[in-house]
Amino acid sequence: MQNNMEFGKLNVKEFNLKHTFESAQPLTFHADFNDISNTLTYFSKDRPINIRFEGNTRNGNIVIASYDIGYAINDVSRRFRINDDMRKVYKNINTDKFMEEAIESYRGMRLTLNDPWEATLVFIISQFNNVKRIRGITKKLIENFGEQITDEYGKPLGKAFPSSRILANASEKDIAKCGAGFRARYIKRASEYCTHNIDLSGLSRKPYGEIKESLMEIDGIGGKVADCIALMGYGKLEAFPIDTWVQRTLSKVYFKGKNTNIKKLQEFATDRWGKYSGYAQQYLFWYGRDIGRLNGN
DNA sequence: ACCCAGGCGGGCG
DNA sequence: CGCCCGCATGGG
Repeated sequence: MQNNMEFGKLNVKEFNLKHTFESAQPLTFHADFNDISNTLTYFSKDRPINIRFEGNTRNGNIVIASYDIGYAINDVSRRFRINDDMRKVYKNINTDKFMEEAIESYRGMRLTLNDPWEATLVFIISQFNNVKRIRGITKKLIENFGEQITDEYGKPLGKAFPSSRILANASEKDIAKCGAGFRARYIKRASEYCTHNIDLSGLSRKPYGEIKESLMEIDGIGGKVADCIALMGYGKLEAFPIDTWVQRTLSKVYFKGKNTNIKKLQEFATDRWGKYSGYAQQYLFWYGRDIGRLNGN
């Protein structure tokens, strides 16, 4: 181990590390969270970053430990969207009683900004799947295909998220062995496409609509997954991914229980939450899921 | 045993 | 177009 561990601190309002970690966003599928010490560890490139939250949700500090504190503060700030003014966000998405309850239940949950490729892989895995299995498959892919990260003495620290190039060279069969099932083919093809035919990083300068359109060229990525990647891989807050839970919840809460099609719901969300739609979706998804499960559907 | 999960592509009418 | 179906796998 290096012996020059450095510490830094970021003051944050409306931040809850546990809610954010448990919200099944790409980073949280390969970070480690200790519930008791409220500590989260993840790798940025090959650098381990450790963060701990102290204080309360309304006002607290993220304490960061790293061997390169300048880099780490910048990284944490970016990934956890520390500069989002959550009071302003809440004011804009708190449009009714349901949203008020959703915000109250998950206050401090942040959207995260993830590497576009990580978001792409994770959300391809997410289709027709559940959160627990998505986490498991992602971890197995990292374990089986991620490059070993070591410290300066060669001591292994963990595995990196597998690059598209590595997965493009892997066999569909070996990918399937990670539990990916029928998605193995999508993963293989997307890995090839993202290595040779599209520049995911270059897309970040484009507007939301173009990003979504480009992503949908990839086999296995439709409208919902593209919206997830636009939101959590590119930070396009106007994206509003509609999955089964969101569709059910919106139908129930805003359309008198009448099952409403995606296109109509998409318009409804954009009209209601506009450039904060992504945050609205995040709270609506989790709270709607809780309520739905309580009612047994 | 049965049902469903942060959908998508393909085929059919 | 819109609708409907199958899809791997594992947990509840």
